[in-house]
Amino acid sequence: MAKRYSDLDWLREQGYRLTPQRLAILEVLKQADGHLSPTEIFNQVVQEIPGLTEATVYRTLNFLAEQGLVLVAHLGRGQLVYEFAEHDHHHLVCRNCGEMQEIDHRQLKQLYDNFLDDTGYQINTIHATFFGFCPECIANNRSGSK
Amino acid sequence: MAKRYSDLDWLREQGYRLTPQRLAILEVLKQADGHLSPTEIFNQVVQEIPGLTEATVYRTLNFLAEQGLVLVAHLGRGQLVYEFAEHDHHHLVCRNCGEMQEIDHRQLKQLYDNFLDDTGYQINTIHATFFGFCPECIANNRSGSK
DNA sequence: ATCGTTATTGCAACTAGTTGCAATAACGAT
DNA sequence: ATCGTTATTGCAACTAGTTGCAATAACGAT
Ligand SMILES: [Mn+2]
Ligand SMILES: [Mn+2]
Ligand SMILES: [Zn+2]
Ligand SMILES: [Zn+2]
Repeated sequence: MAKRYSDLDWLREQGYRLTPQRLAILEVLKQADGHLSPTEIFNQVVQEIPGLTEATVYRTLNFLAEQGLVLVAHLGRGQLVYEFAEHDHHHLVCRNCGEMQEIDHRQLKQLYDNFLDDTGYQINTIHATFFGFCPECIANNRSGSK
Repeated sequence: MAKRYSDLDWLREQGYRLTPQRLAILEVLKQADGHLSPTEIFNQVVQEIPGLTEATVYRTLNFLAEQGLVLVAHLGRGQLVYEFAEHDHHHLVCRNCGEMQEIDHRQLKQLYDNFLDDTGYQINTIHATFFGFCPECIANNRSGSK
């Protein structure tokens, strides 16, 4: 998480290159409020970098995710979504209405500790998605028709 | 989980149809030991049902997963994998070597209860994947070169 | 056993994401 | 400021998965 000075300088020191494509994609994610799909990101960034291709967007997002600068998720929509990595969190998603609730990573601390004790696996998934039903849909279902 | 008599009769009562395609795909998963990709499933089932298409395999797997008869997972390989739903479990996967450890669903009971208390979300994800490092890779890393 | 309704299939075209390869361009060293 | 090395890009072809539509075939009712 906490990295020396700038993440960008750190990347360069690793031998990675700070290309305009990478910087622009990261910038879009930094500005965005929520999760963005590769297509949404492409559509924004291609304005600034006309030659940009989707392949580069996909590759860059994979790269940034590996480096821990962005978080990925399957939220049950068709596409993956990406988000600038600020605070560690996970999501609860309603299978019925798609409503989403964020939960702090610390809620999983105990579980991950148990995993380590029980199996020796050091788990570090920082942006998981759990599916189920939101309070509203549960309430509607109890009274409602179906 | 526990459904009256046969899952198959139950499906039929819901108005779903027991097509040879569905039965064969489910049978392959029932026989299989572990997780299978749609391609692996297709290659097996197309032997019995020559006209079978990939589209039907994908649709059938989605259907069986929705009905709770099979479990899906993103295990970090390229493709999704499917498995006949016997017992509720989750997976720990090593980011380094791909080694996998199964954990019982009951380990997440407490977490899901907390989700319900804190947010009202009734989570029922039964086959999640958590990524991290396996004991071997942790050991090798501590002593090893990199 | 036959028939009508309609869920499901195959087909074909599509969206989503990956990959090998040659050309480009970061960036450290001069 | 110029140059060499090599990480990264764009391109094009590919794999993975989805979807609308007309034809088919499950299956309940007769
Ligand atoms: Mn998020
Ligand atoms: Mn499994
Ligand atoms: Zn809901
Ligand atoms: Zn490992």
